Amino acid sequence: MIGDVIMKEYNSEEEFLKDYDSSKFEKLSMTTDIVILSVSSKDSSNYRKTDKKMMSVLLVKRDTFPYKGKWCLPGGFLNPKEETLEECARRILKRETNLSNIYLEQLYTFDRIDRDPRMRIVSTAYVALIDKNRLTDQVENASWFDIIELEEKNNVVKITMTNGEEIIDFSIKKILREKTTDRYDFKTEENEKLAFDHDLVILSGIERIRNKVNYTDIVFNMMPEYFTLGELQQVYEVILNKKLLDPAFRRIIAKKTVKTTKMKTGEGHRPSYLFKYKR
Amino acid sequence: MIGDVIMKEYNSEEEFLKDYDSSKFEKLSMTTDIVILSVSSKDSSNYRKTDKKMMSVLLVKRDTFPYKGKWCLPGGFLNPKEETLEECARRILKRETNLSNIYLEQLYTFDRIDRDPRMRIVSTAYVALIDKNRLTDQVENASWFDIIELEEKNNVVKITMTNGEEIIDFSIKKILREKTTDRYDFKTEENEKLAFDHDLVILSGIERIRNKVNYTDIVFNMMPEYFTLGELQQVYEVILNKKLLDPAFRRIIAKKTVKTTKMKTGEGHRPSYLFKYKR
DNA sequence: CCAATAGTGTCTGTGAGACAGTATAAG
DNA sequence: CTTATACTGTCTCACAGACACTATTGG
Repeated sequence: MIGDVIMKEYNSEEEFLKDYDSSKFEKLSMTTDIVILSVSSKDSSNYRKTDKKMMSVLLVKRDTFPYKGKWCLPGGFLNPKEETLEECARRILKRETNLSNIYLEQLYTFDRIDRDPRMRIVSTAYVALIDKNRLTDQVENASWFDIIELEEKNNVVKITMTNGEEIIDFSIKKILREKTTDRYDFKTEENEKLAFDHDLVILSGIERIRNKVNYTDIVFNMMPEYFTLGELQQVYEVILNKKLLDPAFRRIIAKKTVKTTKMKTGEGHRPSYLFKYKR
Repeated sequence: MIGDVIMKEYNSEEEFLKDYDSSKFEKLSMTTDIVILSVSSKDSSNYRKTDKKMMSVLLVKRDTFPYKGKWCLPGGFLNPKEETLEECARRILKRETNLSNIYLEQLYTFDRIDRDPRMRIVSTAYVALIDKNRLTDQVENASWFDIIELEEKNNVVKITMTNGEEIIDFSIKKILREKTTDRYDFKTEENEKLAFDHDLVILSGIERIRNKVNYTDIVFNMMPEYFTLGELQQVYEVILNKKLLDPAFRRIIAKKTVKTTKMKTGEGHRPSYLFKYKR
């Protein structure tokens, strides 16, 4: 431990701190990157069919080196004098979405030595969940990418997303960690469009949400105040990447929702009741 | 974002990197702290009774300021030029236990601004699980503390631990986070003996293991090669902090264990078969 | 024999999976 | 009437919780 090299004897903590030379320690920069997730729907051509739901991620186009022209997660440097990592993340969230009061959780600290070509930068990633309906302003350079494909085969995950103009696809190999049966190291197999290690960060974020969706109430952070159970079920299905059975879903979700008297009509089929989240 | 102040136009990434002045960014120091958990047993006075099992944490007595004389988790500064946080953690683990090949997982990044009185230090904490039987050498200044009491009442957790000579006890308040039903901020209520925010780190580590114990195989990292089902059940009980029913436990654990022909005898009661972990 | 743990049999209730069926809007 | 979704009833099976029971050792 570098701190151990200090030999001089001090009699009080104050005395020690006064004499403390913090430059003895090698320092580095930290950033936060945020996986901002939401749910979009793609209009169906058939007037009867409901819109197809997809998860979407907010990305920013880089206009400076390194990785100029590539897409990356919203993020920024930590100001060590003034803010915590979470405050830093909320500052960036505010900048990118103009919203406060957003669900935010620390995801993981990414620290591969060569993850940034400039210098050693350690990044603590966060996941944020928002309901897209709350968004008003469009931030420059930022764009929502809908995840149109997410496939896992032989421990290789392939993700394809698009903002309507551009397509980003990448694949990541999941390597089982030693001494575990359920933890994986992620390794990029293909990634042409995303800067840094943000492909790995995005996958970590999606998996975190997927793992928590069944035993927490996080989905409701992505829902508007009133929603139908069909819509809610679709969000679960998109996150879990599989179909659910209606009766089972309704049984489980009944504890977490309240039926209102409002209805959603004009959909070309039987109208449905609107529900609210019940804590 | 501090990086945005760079105005000069570059035509290639190489050119940019060459000119890049990393001192523009405010830097800070990082450390890793490791919650090394294991299971101890306290000899029973009654020859018939089995030894009582407890979780234990490895702590180090600080011999320099700050917090001179207090106990803290094994940890150390990250060398930003040469190592990742996990490599740093393994280096410290090796130093403190003289073991490699230990179960290690990233826990959380702690970054309260005033968590270290010297300067801004962000610490990424790890949890390590070991089987105490693998330990041979005794490291100076380090000591195992058995958790003799862990009680949660009205969202206040009280933990008491001892190394046989000294008693450390502290209490932490769990405050429900906004927009969640299951996530808490930890706040120290009482803590006289532990340095930094290591009381919070220890509780986070214990809760992480508790949350994972039912859907992963992590316990086996704390077990010797051969063990009885009674011993294994006690370890689960200690981690979950509650009694389990024998038949139910045996049903579930049967999938993860193999019965051997070996037996454990001389215990003052019916001998039991020894089992091994089955992946 | 006693005390303590090892280990098993079985009933019951809960709840998810599965499938079939009824209800109701727009066009 | 058709099509699509909304919503419900009910059977089955897996499995955890609970309790009672037998087995086996050292002293």
